[in-house]
Amino acid sequence: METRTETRDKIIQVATDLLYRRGYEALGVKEICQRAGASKSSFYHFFPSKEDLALAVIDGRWHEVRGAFAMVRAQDLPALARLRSSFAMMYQISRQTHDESGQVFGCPFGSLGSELAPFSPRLRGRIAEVFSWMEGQYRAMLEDAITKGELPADFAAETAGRAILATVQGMSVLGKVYNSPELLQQTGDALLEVILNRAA
Amino acid sequence: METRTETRDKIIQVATDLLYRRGYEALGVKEICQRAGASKSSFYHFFPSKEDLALAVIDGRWHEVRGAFAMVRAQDLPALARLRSSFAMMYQISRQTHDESGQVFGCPFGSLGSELAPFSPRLRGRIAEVFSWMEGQYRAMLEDAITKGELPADFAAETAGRAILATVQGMSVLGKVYNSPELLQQTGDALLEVILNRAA
DNA sequence: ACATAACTGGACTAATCGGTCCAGTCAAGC
DNA sequence: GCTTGACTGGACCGATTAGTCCAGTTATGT
Repeated sequence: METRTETRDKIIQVATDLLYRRGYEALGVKEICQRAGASKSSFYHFFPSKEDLALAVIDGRWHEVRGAFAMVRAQDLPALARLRSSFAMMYQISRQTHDESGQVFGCPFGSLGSELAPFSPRLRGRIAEVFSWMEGQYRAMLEDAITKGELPADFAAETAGRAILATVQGMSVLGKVYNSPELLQQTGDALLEVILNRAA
Repeated sequence: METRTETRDKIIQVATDLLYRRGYEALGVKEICQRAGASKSSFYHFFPSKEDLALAVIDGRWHEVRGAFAMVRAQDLPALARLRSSFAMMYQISRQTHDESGQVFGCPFGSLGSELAPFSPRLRGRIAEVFSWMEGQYRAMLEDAITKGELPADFAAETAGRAILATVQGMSVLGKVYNSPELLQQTGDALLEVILNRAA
């Protein structure tokens, strides 16, 4: 029943990339339209406002990330190895964007959330939902590990899940500010191992 | 020999607050001038550009933070207690801004860095310097603790110093996005204790 | 008293911002 | 064939953006 959402999809696709690289305020609707080959009327036909576009972008990213987590959790590996492989995926993305454009951009949710939290309750709220869901994903991975005996039975999976999300955000900020994928990786690995209680 | 730097100081003071609360792009030079009671000619007399003002703001913040760290490290407390008290200071600030304005704003360096890293090499570089210095501060605190026997002699202070900075940035992003000073504190404490190897 | 430099009020620019409006084109349903 | 609603090109809006310019004021050093 999907009619002509082609233009809408193209706008979201372009905006996803541009929002990641430039942030919200530094990005104009005009440029999004130009790169998407759409006119402003089309833009405002599909999205009531720039803010709503950002919301749609976040939802789209979230959908992608759901898929990525599902794939990671379906891997035939020990539970903790799956967790580490989710980190490895982030390192790879970070390295790739750095190779392509000379810059590390960190976590798209964290970057947008950090910029927009103070003045867009809607976007802040949505990103908070994503964060909450991510915590749950990490916690579930840790509980898998507990079930398989890879972690002690009294391991505090909930606290650790949140700590892992904080680690991801922290390493993203460091990677972005130092502009170093390697440092992002080192920081992430070090903290992850400490959380899993295998201090170097 | 200081002449009339009063206006300049006022601009920096106002901009420090506004940059923290609103970020870089969402903040206009006009508003800074109005709130500082200065005219645009004054602004551009003292600062070649908005970017240079941001640089001055960062330097000013850094100067303040230097003082704060010096005070913390001068406290007559066990070394690790001093480290924890530096975290407590951040919790207090986070709670205070939340009480005053209903919003957690996280770390000023991290927020600015995250927003500006992709398109202002100068600001990114300066914030990277600040980060590097902070790592050093944390490492020094940890080395104090090692010297005093509060940490084992083989404790990896350098890696842990960076991990602590990452923790600070991670908890700041979570606190900002969840808009919760309590969650910021819980996350920070949990991660700090894990790093110090007293896992809950 | 005078020169020099520091500083400022206010008008100004060119560009851009998010967003609107309308006259249309187009494809589908009847 | 006709209507309806989804969609679009392009002109347009008022507001705002960072930054400029200059004439004038104020302070400083001699």
